[in-house]
Amino acid sequence: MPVPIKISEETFTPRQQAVLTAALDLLVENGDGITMTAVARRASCSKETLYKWFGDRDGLLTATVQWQAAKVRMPTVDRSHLSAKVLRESLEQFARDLLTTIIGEVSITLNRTAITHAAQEKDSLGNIVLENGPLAIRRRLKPILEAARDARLLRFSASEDAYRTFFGLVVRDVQIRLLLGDSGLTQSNVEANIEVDVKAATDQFLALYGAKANL
Amino acid sequence: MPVPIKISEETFTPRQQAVLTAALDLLVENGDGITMTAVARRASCSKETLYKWFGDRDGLLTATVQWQAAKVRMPTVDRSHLSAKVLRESLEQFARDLLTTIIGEVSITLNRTAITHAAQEKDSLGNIVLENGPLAIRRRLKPILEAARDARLLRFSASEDAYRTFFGLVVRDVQIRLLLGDSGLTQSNVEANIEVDVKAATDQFLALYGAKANL
DNA sequence: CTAGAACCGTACCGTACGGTACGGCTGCGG
DNA sequence: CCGCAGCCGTACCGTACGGTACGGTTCTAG
Repeated sequence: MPVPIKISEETFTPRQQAVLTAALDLLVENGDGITMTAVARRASCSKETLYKWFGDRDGLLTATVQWQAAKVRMPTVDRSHLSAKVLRESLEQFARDLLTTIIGEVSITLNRTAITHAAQEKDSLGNIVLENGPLAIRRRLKPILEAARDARLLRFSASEDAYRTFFGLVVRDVQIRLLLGDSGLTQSNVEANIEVDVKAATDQFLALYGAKANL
Repeated sequence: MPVPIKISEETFTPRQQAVLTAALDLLVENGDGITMTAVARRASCSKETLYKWFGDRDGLLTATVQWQAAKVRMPTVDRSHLSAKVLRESLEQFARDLLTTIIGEVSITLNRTAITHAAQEKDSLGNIVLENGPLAIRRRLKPILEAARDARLLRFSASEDAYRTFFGLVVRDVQIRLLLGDSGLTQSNVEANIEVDVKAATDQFLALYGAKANL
């Protein structure tokens, strides 16, 4: 529980959302080159308005990241009907959503932007991305894992360790390679193997933490 | 085998290495803010010399990253005496080196710099970091895994999958969280748990891929 | 001792970009 | 119809920084 993060929706007006969309598009296209003038031109608004609405460049960037990051959806699982089958399907759904998200251009752009930002003693963007990415997964996954343990479907001492193992098995080196622009790892390249990887990661996780044969 | 990468040592003179050291220090301290003037002042050299030696800002950055990244050492394992015990120790050594590297400030800075760079359609830095990081690990680890399979110590169909699983089990979410500047994950914080994590990752990997009880 | 190469320090130039100011257009309350 | 608020477009300002030019100093070769 490090720093209190502004998670609230902030309720942007439609016009403001159009501006943020323009900013995000530019971010995805031109990398971090994004200038205020470019955003203003793309969004057909004046720079004065940008500054009025978002304060400064950082404010615009923060609003963009925050607004977009909050869109990442996360599967919800009914913890009351946990069976081996339901557990497996839930885990697969988490893995699928996680993989699908991190290989998306938007996610890559957001992570790159936040990391660039973090390289300049500013960690606000990093915290927003973390909060809506890994930490959101953790919040959603942990209760399920613990419910599964209570139902004698999983066996572990610390749910934190189980969560992190799951994360590692799913993500592997995919995210860092995409962030670094690995030429041998295109988005479509990974996309084609999602289902295989999802299955493999789930199998491995259950092999490590399953209380019995959970096929 | 995407793009031919300049891996050669490039043989920098001591004076040039002093300049690169200064550049790296500034990179670690000030994040990506690094200006040519700042490097020149820190290294007590003239900007003219910087441009003469490294061409432009990108050249200096590239030289710095390349020179530093090449320093990452990687354990060498004698493949001829592979036993269960030697295999385990080798894996633990790989895991330890990998973890120790990625949590270091230098590694974080290099990765951040390369990612920032990759966000601007320049992927040269990213390739250098990849080549000396994940891909170097892979080159070193794969032969060992395959030797272990030949020795009936491990069981897998594709060494690529085994390597990536190992990577995931070791790194988990540590690297991305550090890159994003997670306030709840300090370097010393992680450092204290390296041995535990190394042990856990190795145990898990052997549990998944070991041909028998490999304790 | 001299010539020249290498290099330091500093001044300088051009430009890109963050941020501000302002004139003009549109729409709405009175 | 008037006035005002909000916003667009553009022009403008200040500065930071990449890159160049140049005079002065040290070192080396002959």
